Amino acid sequence: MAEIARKLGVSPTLVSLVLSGKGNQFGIKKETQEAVRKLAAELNYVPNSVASSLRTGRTKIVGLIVPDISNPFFSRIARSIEDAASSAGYYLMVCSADEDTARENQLLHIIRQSQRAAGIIVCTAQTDMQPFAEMIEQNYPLVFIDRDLPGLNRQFVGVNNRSGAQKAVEHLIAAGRKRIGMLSIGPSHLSSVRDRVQGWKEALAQAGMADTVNLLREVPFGDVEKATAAAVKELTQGPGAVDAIFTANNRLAIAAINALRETGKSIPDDVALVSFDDIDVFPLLQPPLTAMAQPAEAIGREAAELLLALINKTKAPSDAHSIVLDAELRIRRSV
Amino acid sequence: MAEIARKLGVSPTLVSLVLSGKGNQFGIKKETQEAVRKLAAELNYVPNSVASSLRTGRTKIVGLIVPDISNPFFSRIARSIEDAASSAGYYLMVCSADEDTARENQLLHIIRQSQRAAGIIVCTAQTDMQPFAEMIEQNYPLVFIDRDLPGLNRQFVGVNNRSGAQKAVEHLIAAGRKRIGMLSIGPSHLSSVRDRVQGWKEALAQAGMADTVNLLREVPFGDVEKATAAAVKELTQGPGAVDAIFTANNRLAIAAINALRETGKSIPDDVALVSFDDIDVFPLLQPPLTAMAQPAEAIGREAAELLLALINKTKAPSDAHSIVLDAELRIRRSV
DNA sequence: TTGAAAGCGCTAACAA
DNA sequence: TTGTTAGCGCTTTCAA
Repeated sequence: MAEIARKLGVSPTLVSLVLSGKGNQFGIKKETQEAVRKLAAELNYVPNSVASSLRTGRTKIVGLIVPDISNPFFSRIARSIEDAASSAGYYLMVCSADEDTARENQLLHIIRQSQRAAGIIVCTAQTDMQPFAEMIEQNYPLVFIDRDLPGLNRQFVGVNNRSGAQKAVEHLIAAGRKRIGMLSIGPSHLSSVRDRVQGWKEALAQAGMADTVNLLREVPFGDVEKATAAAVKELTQGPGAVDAIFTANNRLAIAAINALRETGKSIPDDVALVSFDDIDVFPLLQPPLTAMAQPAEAIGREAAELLLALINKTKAPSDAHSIVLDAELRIRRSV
Repeated sequence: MAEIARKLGVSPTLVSLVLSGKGNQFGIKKETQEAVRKLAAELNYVPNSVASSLRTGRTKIVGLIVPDISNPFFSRIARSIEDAASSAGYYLMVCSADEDTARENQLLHIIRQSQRAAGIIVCTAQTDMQPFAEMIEQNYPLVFIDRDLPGLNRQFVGVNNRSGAQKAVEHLIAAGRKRIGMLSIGPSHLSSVRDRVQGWKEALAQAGMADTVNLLREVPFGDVEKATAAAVKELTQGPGAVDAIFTANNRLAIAAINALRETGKSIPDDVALVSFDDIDVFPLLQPPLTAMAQPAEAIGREAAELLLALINKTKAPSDAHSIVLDAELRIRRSV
C-alpha cells in the first residue's frame, strides 16, 4: 500500500480509503480514485488481511465446528455455508470435534479468543449450556445447526426431527406394519436424536400402538456396526419380532441393511426399513431405500445468512430465533 | 497480555517469552515462569493470533482448494489434513473452486497475498503452470494433491492412476471379458483422468486387445447423468456391444449402474463393471461393486506433512518431490 | 534475568 | 479534497 501511495504521491490513508470503497463517501476526486485503483490492479495489490483485522478487530472468517467434516451431511452443509459466506467476502475455517465435548469447548474458546473467526456455526456434541451462554451474553456471533440447545437464548437452524420421524413412521403404519422397531444412537442427549425418538413414539401412540415402545434399541457411538447387528438380530427373532425398522440416521440404516442380509431377512417382505437422513446411494440399493431427506444445503445457507447478519449487527443479537426446515419423505421401495 | 504483565509487575516481553515457550532459552527464573503461566491460565488468556501473525508474518492456517468439499473423496482428504494440521497447531481453511480455473486462480492469489494461509494444498482444475510456477519460485509453500502438473518443480501427493487403472482392467480381462469399454470425464487434461485412460489402454494393448480402444466414451462434467445414459446405451447395443465397463470415478459408476438397469442389462452377467474410486456404499449394492479404492486419508496426511515441512523449512523448497500411493483393488461381485 | 522500544500494515480520528 | 498521527497486540532486538 505504501508503494502505491509513494508512486502516486498521495498518502496511504487515501489509498486505503479508495480501495476499501470509501472514496466517494470521503469526496475523493474521481481521477485520483481511478489512478489508485489502476495502479493497485497493475501491481496485483491485495490488502494484508492480517493487518486490517488487527486494526479493525474484525476478521473475514467464519468458523464451522462439526463432529466430522468427512460425514456427507456435514460436508454438504459446509459447502453451502462456504458459498453463502464467500459471496460476502468471507472464508470458511472447518474444525472436526469428533463428538468430543472437551475438544469442542477448546475449539470454541480458542477460535473466539484468538480472534480467528468473526463468528461460529456449531453442531454441538454437548448439552452443557454454560460455555455457550457466556459467548452469547457477550454478543459473540454464534449459530447452532442440526442439534439445538433450546434453553438458550440462541440462533438455531435445523430440521423438524420430531414431525419428520412421525411422518416416516406413519408411512410404515399406513403400509400395514404392526411392530415397528427403532434403532437409535444412544444413550443420547442430542436434541436431534431425542426428537426423532419422540416422533417415533408419538406416531405409535396415535396409532394405538403405544405398547410397542419397548422396540427401541440404542446403539453406542463407538461401535455402530457390531451393536446394530446384535440389535437387529434381537428385534427380528422370536414371537415378538418386528415387521419394520426405523433408523435414526444413515449410518444406522447401512448397518441395519447389512445385519438384515446376514440374518437372511428380506426387505421389505420380512422387515420394512426407513432411514432418517437420505444419502445419494440409497436409491441405488435393492430395494431402493425409503428415507427422510434433510435439506443440508438450505441448512447451511440459512445458518450462514443468520451468522452474517449477527456479525454485521443487522440482527439484534439478543432475540432468540429458530429456523426449522422440513425433512422430506422420499418413498422408494423398502416399505 | 498487558494485564498479566501489569498484575505480575513484569514486562509484556517477559510474558510473551514465557508463553511462547522461550522462557528457558532466555533464562527466565522458574518461579517467574510458573507465575506467568498460572495467571494466564486463570485469566483464560489466549494470544491474539492476528497480532502475532502481523508481527511474525506467519499465520497458523493451512489453505485447501478443491473442486468441491461436498464430494466425499475431498471431504475425507480434508478431514485427514485437518487432523495432521491441528496436531501442529494449524487450522484448516477450505475453498471449493468448482472446477473453475478463474475462480481457482483468484483464490490462490488472494489467499497468498492477503496472508490468509501459511501454505496451500490444491487439487487443481487447470493445466496452466504459470500461476503456480510463480508461487513456487517465490518459495510459497504449495502441495498438489490428486491432480499433478508434472512439468513443474512441485510437491505432489496422489495415487498411481495409471497402474491402478491397469490393475482394474487386468482383473476384467482375467475374468474373460473381451470388449471392455471405458467411461471417462472429458475431454480432460487432468492428470488423474488422463492417467486412468492411459492405464486402461495399456492393459488392453498388453492383452492384445488394442483394437478396442475405440470403446472409450467421454462424458462432459456438467451433464454426467444424461450423457452417461446415452454412452452406456450406445456401448451396450448392437453387434460390437461391450461385455464390461470401467469407469473413471464413482459418479460415473453410479450413473452407469442406473443406465444399465434402465436398459435391462444385468451386472455382471451382461456387463461387468469396475469403478475407479471406491465409496462406502459400493459394498451394499446388488451386486456389490468391484472398485479401486483410493487412500484418501493417507493422501491428506502426507500432503499436510509435506506442506508443514515446507512451511517450517525443514524441507528445501526447491527439490521437486512426488508421493505416489497405490490404489487397492477391492474385488466384489460386479465382475 | 529482565525491560524498553520499535514496528509488522493497516485504518480511523482529527487536522489542514 | 487530502494528509498527519496514533495505535491495534504482539514479538524481537538491543540494552541493562
